[in-house]
Amino acid sequence: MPQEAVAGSLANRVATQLQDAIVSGALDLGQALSEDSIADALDVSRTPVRQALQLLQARGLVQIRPKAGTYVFEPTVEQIAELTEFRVTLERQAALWAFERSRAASAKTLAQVVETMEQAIADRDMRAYGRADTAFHEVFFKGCDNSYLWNSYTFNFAQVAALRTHLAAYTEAEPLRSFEDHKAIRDIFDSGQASELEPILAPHILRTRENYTATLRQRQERLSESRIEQLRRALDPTSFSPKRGLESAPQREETQ
Amino acid sequence: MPQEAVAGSLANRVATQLQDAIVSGALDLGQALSEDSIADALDVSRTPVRQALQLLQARGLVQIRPKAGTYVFEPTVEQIAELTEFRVTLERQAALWAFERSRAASAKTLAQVVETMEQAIADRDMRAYGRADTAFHEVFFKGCDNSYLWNSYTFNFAQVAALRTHLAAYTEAEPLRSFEDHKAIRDIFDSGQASELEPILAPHILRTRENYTATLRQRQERLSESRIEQLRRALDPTSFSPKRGLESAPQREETQ
DNA sequence: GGCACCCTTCTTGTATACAAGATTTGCGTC
DNA sequence: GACGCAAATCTTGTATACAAGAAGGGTGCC
Repeated sequence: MPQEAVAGSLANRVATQLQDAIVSGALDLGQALSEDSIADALDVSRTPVRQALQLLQARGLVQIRPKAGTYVFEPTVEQIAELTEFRVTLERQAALWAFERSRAASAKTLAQVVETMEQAIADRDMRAYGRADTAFHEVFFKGCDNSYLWNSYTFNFAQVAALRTHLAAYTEAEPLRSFEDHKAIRDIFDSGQASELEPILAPHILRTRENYTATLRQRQERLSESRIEQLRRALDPTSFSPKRGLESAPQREETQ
Repeated sequence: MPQEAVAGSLANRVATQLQDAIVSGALDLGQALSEDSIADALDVSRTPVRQALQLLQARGLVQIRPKAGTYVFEPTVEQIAELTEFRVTLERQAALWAFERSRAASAKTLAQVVETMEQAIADRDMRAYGRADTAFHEVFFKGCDNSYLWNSYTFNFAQVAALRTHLAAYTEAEPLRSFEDHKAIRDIFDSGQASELEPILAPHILRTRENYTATLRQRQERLSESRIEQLRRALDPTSFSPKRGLESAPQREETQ
């Protein structure tokens, strides 16, 4: 993995490490983070940790409750819907501008990324496909030549990346469907018209919403069931039955 | 002005005060800010000041140069162009959603704001008109029912508000032209169609860009001229003539 | 047994002291 | 007089100590 040379101040390094941990899934959604523990774990003082956490709060990755605690963000179904909607707005515009302003360069990069995806699918390496997916959509924001749009992207879409890791439950068919979209977009950049972008891009993004929402619902059910189980066990140990409601539920071991 | 009760932590209060000072024009664009001076002036320690400055940096209102200093932002012509472009993208979407989702409430508020504007014009109170202008555009973001769009608005448009104060040079005709747009938009919300919004809103916003850019260019000329004057005075005192090139040029005294 | 209250503990908020880098100013030299 | 170098000063970066509020657990009362 990257972890490359790490840039600048301690605070930035801490922020990067924390963001990586959240995006990669090493830290669970909703998990409590204490400034002290992080400072100890990373062998720095609380000052840069606080700075980092404030930055991550601005990016929507953590929530700071004054005097109470700091927690990894935990999206609701509504938030996911709003984020996706917002993403469509920004990305549609970015793609359009990239098409108008950096078409040749963007087309070239998109083609390369699509090849990477092809390889990832052949290898059945879903992690590599996810990385390529991120790279694909980044092309628009890099090529659109508007720093505010780019900032908005990096700011809000750390959440998107985290959701992908935590909530993406690719079905067998899903990556192929998504891959078709990617190829279509590549072709439009190669030899199509700008007006063809929207009818592909918008549904492409909105489809991820269903995916995340479904997973989140499952996750919430699982959590509440597990809470019920715990309660039952605690309150009425004699009648406790070991039968589990969800057999296929991946057993999430406690975060490392 | 507000200054109302001020919320929460010292850091937030400091951030609010600083943002107000920048937006209102009390602090000049590009002016140097030292954490120490601010802390002394506001009678707090450097810690909350640092926090506040970092927040303001995220909002694009100040620029922190590591170990060197912190400065009020100073936009370039390109930045203004990008910001305006970005604003069109966001505001067009916000207006559309507000129209679809909160049409009645939005229409009512817009009508009220337009009345306020009418009064402001009658009173020739440009400051009141500016406030109403801000309120007018806020209606879209409040009514669009998407918290990410709203966040993006509050985050990026502190700059817009600051630009309005520092760079808006309303000509005689400009506010009337702008007012016509506002009335037209009000009417569309009252009894029009969504598709009519864009042809009015986009040019309406883009027009501000020309205004700001022109003022900025003048300002830059003025500054560089004044620098030349200063140099001339310093380097060649014998031939220095007290005649000033620009009589109304604000003499930049050193930071408070 | 259930409930309210208090106290303990843990969390973040703020102040201060020190460290390290960037900038500027002044001096010395050419 | 102009240029280069070095020291002094000013800036932010980091560490630590203390304060204040929130949350949870335990105890006493009803």
